[in-house]
Amino acid sequence: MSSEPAKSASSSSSTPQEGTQPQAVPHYPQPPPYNGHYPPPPGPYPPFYAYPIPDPSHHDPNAPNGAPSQPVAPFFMAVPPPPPGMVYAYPMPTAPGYPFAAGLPPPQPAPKPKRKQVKMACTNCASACKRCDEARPCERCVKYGLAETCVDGVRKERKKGIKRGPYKRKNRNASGEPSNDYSTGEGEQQVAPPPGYPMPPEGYPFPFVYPPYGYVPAPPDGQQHPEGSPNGAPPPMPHPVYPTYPAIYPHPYGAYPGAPPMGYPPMPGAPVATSPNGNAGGKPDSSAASPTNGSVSAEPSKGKKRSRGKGDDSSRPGKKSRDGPSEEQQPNGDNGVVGGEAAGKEQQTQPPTFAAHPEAGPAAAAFSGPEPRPLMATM
DNA sequence: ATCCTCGGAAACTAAAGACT
DNA sequence: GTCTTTAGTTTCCGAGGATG
Repeated sequence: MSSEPAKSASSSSSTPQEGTQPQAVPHYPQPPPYNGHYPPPPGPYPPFYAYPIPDPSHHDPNAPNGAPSQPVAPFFMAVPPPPPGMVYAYPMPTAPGYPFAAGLPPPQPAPKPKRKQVKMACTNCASACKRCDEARPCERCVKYGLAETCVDGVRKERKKGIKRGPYKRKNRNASGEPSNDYSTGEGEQQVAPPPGYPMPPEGYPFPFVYPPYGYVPAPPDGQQHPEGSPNGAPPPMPHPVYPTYPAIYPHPYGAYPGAPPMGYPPMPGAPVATSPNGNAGGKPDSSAASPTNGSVSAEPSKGKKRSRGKGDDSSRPGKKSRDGPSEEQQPNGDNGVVGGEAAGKEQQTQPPTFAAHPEAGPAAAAFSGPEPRPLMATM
């Protein structure tokens, strides 16, 4: 999967929405009530909220023949461009009913729960490679009438005296506390949020996005920005003195660090985004939308070939033999475990796309909706 | 549709090495 | 001594064939 989203923003101009003109959103009304999907964004900037945009690529299948079908809810483009001077702090909703804008990565499924194993499987289950339980006889043995022979196997004693090379210490941060790494890519460097900004909450599938340089929150509803500010943009405000932090975290849905998307007034004083490590967009590699190994894409074991034949009772060739007292099996432990892991990773390494520019990514391109409405359903 | 087999990834865990 | 890393060993998921 996920070979598609690859083109996301960079190819935004070729999304189905091509040609539609983003509509300027001068000032956002009261944000919709937060209904519990995500905690309210941290920090002093205004809450993230999105507007439902009809997805022109989806039409009412029940429309009478020939009749011009209308886009139907809830098939909306999920996330329009953020308001001026604002970047998404949270990932887009993943609730059912929210398909995703063309070219955008699909929602991340909840991470697969870790597999739990019993301490010791009974001999029957072990030889059948099936799930066992603590009970004796175990459930499976009972089911198949093997209760009589349902007994614990015996663990082989571990080899001793095997010398190892020097250990490579994993670098842990100075403070000793676990690094709060929300990046999805492997071996990626965690980029610290600007001073004063919180880390993303645990469990967020996508990286955070922090306010761009020069961002100033909109005035309270109903109020006007003071006169004289260009494009109606507010002058620097007293309290949120946002640090000059040009980098933002990569976000798969397009954030614009420096320049607003089409139709939005330019943000005064916003420099072109550059990440601290030089590559615009922070940490492009993998990171965003990496489905974290989840079932979704991984499939490392796909294409595995089976050459078995019912009758061949050769007991699991490459594996440790179990039934019977036999033991020996490749004493030099290259059991390929490590390699397997490595191999499994590195799928989909799409650099997250930044709409650091007017054609602010697919979302922006897709933005052609009518008057913005708060998106309540899934926020 | 269900059962069976079994490759291989994930989980577990203890030994070896590093650190205090 | 404790903590961390490494890797040996086991569990069991899940694909795919066999069977009814």
